[in-house]
Amino acid sequence: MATDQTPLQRDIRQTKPFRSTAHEAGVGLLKTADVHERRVAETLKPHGLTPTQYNVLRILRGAGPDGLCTLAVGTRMLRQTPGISRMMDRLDGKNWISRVRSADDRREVRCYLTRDGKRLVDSLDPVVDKVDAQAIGALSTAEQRRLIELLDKVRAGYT
Amino acid sequence: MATDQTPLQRDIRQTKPFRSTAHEAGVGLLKTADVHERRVAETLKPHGLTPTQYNVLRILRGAGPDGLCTLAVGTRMLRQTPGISRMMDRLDGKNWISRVRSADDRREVRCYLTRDGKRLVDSLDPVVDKVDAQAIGALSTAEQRRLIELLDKVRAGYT
DNA sequence: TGAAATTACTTGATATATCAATTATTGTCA
DNA sequence: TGACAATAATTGATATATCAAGTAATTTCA
Repeated sequence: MATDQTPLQRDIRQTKPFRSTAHEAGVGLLKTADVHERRVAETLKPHGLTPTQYNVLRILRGAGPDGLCTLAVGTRMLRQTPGISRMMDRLDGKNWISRVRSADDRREVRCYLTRDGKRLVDSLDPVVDKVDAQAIGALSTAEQRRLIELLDKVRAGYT
Repeated sequence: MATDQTPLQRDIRQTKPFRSTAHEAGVGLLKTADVHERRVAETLKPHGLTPTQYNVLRILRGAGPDGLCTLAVGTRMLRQTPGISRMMDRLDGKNWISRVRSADDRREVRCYLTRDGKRLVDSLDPVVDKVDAQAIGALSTAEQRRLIELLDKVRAGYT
């Protein structure tokens, strides 16, 4: 008789045990992130933007009136996004951002959140907060802190 | 004077504090998963396959000689993959899997790992184990178990 | 039965992701 | 200086992802 499955095994319908605890943690990390990101995506969808687009707009809001140049936005993103230029084209097309070639360094293109863009992100704060609260809210604050700590440690492992 | 940044703020070059602990945990989850998946992708790349493709092959290896039908593979994947049919086309094209329309239920297409496919996944076990060991190995076994538990809890929050 | 719903895919259109190669500009330093 | 390296971004080609619609085979059940 097989021993009880772990919750993760149930979630991915895996019958065989994980090869190691480290492997189970890695798989759990990817699966959980996928579930979470999809929930965020679903929430944003009716508002016409993807999590990546939302991420760019938030970064630009944080940058304030000075804006940020294209690749600098890229380094701040939650997911590495090599197609950042074209993503900016699309956001520009929707009038959520504006861009100007920098005067000091003509290689750079500075990106700014437009008034429309700001209005949009501002309006999304509560709905996104709500997703986080529902998703991560399954954990107590102490558990949330512990999770943050463990994730920090995993990322620190890559140097 | 600003207080010290958290490790996550440094990683995404964010100057402003997170709106809530839950939000920081959500962001940390997505960022860490992205970093981890990219590391896996980088490891698999020289062998000519993506994490998603590797995931399919592993699922089919686990299924054994009975194989699995297309959408059943989909439900077991780490990332939801709506384009599973076309993904199977590509894997079939590389002769890593084979497919036959099921005799019992002619709607189903059963997928099997080929000998070539099996040889490939088998050969990748050690390299993938190594990535997990390096990445997640930054945590002690007890910490890994705790992480798994917290992630389980987050996923359970979505019902 | 047999019509309607369900299931298991498949296909087409479009968006996004990835990588390599190219352009324009600036920095380095012999 | 002036050649060469480095940086910031754009572009083209291709792979993959996403969504909506369509097809064929099975179930359901009045």
